[in-house]
Amino acid sequence: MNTVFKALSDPTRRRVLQLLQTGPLSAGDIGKHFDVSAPTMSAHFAVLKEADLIHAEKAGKSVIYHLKLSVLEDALLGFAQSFGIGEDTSTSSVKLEIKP
Amino acid sequence: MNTVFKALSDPTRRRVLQLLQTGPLSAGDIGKHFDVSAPTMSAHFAVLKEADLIHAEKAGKSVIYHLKLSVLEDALLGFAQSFGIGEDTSTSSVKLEIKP
DNA sequence: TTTATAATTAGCTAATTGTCTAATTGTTGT
DNA sequence: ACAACAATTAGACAATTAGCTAATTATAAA
Repeated sequence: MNTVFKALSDPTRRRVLQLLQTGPLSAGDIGKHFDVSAPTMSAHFAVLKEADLIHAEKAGKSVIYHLKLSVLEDALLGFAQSFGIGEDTSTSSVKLEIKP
Repeated sequence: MNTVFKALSDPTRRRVLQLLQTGPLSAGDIGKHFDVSAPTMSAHFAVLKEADLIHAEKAGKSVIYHLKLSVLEDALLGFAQSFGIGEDTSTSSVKLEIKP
């Protein structure tokens, strides 16, 4: 969990996650969106991987990165909920109902 | 928003926010929960203040810190929502209703 | 089998960060 | 006025970080 927040502390890494939100992308394709060298991007990917926020899939010459949304979700909502933010409605005085 | 995530990247600072969640506390009282020097704690408070996550109120010799929950909430949920996490139910096919 | 391409590793630097002790500021009580 | 206490600022240091270029690895294409 600490690694997740460490990973999220850098704006470039947050933007990488946002990019990946729309679907998997190769390291190179991600890099095109940023004005930094490939090795620098590679280091960012390593941090995101360490935090388990992304997953790498080898495809020929390329490496395709996938966002692990559930890990991000667990960290973010887990922390938020420890502050009563983003409450689970099932424990409150309101009930959820499917609209007609 | 970047300052918020920077602030959240340190475990000590996250724990300070958690402590403040139950109510305002003086710098000294917060410090008692941590095994670091007062100046170090002071530096952490400065980072949290810079991120607007806490607010300082002077009271005699002491400084009372208050959590600014709405700022934390906006940053956390704002970011989460950009990933479709923690969706606003009013825009989905479910409706909220007060229980009898 | 070379050659080209994608990505990472190695090695370096400058800047930032978390920590400390010592000194300073501000406030209260004697 | 002075001593005690709370907190911050000043200044130093080790560790980490984000960035770079050059070199390496791995795969695909000619």
